[in-house]
Amino acid sequence: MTRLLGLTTYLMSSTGRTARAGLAASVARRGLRLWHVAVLEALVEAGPLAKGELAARLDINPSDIVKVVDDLGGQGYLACTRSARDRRRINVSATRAGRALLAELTEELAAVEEDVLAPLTDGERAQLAALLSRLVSS
Amino acid sequence: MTRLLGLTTYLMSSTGRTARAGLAASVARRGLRLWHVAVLEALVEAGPLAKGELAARLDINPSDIVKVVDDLGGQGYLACTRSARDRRRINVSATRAGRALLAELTEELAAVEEDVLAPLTDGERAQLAALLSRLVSS
DNA sequence: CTTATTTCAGTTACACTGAGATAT
DNA sequence: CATATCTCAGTGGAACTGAAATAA
Repeated sequence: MTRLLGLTTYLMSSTGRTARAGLAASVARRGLRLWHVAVLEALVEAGPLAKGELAARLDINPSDIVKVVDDLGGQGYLACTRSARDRRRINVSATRAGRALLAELTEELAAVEEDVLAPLTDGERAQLAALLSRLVSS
Repeated sequence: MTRLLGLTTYLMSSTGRTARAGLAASVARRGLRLWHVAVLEALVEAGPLAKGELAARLDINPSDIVKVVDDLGGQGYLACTRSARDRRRINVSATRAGRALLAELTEELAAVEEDVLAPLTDGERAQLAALLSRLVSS
């Protein structure tokens, strides 16, 4: 794997891409993509959210959230209801089946994480997570 | 930016994507993509290479190297010559203009790197690079 | 009338596949 | 003949754009 001028940013891009590929391959076995997992998690963690709120929170294009929610809703993993107070808004919430699915996905993705981070000790993994976190807040 | 189940791998993916977007936006101002930079650098560092060798070294699809080399060649940044010993092979080398372009790109991309890694001290940047490097060798 | 939310059709950039052309 | 290198057309998934429909 090339470093591109020795840039750490490029190294971040390469390793990030590899990591994402592993995560995506794992959920693809269930016919899902990472956005499905992100949506499920956001709903389980933050409670019911409108589609627009979901899009903003996940930094996904609002026009792309539609199909992700449709997919999960069609399989009974989440439920949609129009807001009574503002009928433009569609509140989305995870069902019991959705929470169960997320629990299974969590285990499977943790296995991928273990695989990708295998060369690092627990302390080093914590260091890495801490350093990368610092780059996000900006 | 969401963490997706607290996974460091997802954090790697997100920050890596942001970093790549910054680098790509920088070279896009010149009408280039990151592959153009990677090819230029590989040729300047490793001397003339056949297209197939370029593809293998950069881990890019052989069928995609064609346009990248065409683009740079058409602007005089590199030169192609058929190998005399094996006329299937096309040796590609950077021109003087190509080396000059790479020098300019290097400065511009270093500025992006500085921007992305701004929250970290020099020591922390070195730590980050070292940790990520450990994940590549596998 | 303007704005917000959701929805859909279309576009773009990107990586990959498969087949063909040329040479060994 | 089989194999290697390069080339090009086409495919598929992902992110974005723009405009319409509905509601405030």
